[in-house]
Amino acid sequence: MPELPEVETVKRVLEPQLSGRKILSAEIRRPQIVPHPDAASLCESVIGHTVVGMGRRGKFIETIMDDGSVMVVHLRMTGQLYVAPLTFPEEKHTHAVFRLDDEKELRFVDQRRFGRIWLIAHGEEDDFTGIGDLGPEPNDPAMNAEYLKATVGRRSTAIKTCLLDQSVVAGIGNIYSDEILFVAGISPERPSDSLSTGEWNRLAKAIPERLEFFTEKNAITAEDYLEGRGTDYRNTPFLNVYGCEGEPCRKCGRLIERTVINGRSAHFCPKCQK
DNA sequence: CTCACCCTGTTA
DNA sequence: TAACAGGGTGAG
Repeated sequence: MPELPEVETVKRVLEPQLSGRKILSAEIRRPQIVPHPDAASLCESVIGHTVVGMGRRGKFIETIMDDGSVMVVHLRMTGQLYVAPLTFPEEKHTHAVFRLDDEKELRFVDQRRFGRIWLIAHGEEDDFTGIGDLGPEPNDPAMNAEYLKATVGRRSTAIKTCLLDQSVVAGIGNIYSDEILFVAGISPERPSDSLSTGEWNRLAKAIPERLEFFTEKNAITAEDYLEGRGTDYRNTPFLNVYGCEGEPCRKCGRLIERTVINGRSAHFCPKCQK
């Protein structure tokens, strides 16, 4: 479910709630969600330690501990991560619980069990999470038209598929790839080696612009976040094409179409996007 | 590169 | 009952 704007929102909500909190106990109920080191070792490592801050890289959420270790969470499709009072009703599919020193706990819930949690020890090389294979962040000045053209400009793959490749740009998912291409006026099916200089420029501009726009739209209070169990991202009223099949384009009125590209749904305006 | 697969739940 | 879901991977 969550893409960069949602993951950033989760991180912004959690950071003030977790920073300075000591982990009193930890429980992983589905060991397979911890690929490294293993569930028992992760719990043992974090218990008694204090959270000093949080970070985000692409769609990965990082919780930095006082011993220099980093707990990394990827929500994949249906993961939820939120801080709740001990008395807050526990949801089905709660796979990990970290008890904090303020009568609250950090809970990881994931209906489809695709989400993962890793712990990278201080000084340990991270060959596990995939963070090392990520491309630049969308707002990195290095993520520009020249970079995009040099990286995917010779691929015959659909440009939408290139945008979904996390090693090209980190954090773009299926919704925002469609939204980015709409604003850039480029059809999602276009082979990336067919883009003009002007199109690379529009794409490079649309990527950070759209992601920052939706990150701001997602802003939410901790109370509302908990109410929605970390799933209420509030982006849908602002989507121009994703999930809008059959509706008139907000720019030109032509009906939005849907197709499938590389197994993923793609939404676009046939008139505004060439 | 493309596809099946990892899972559960919702919708057509 | 089948298709689909905002993600990523490993196998071919």
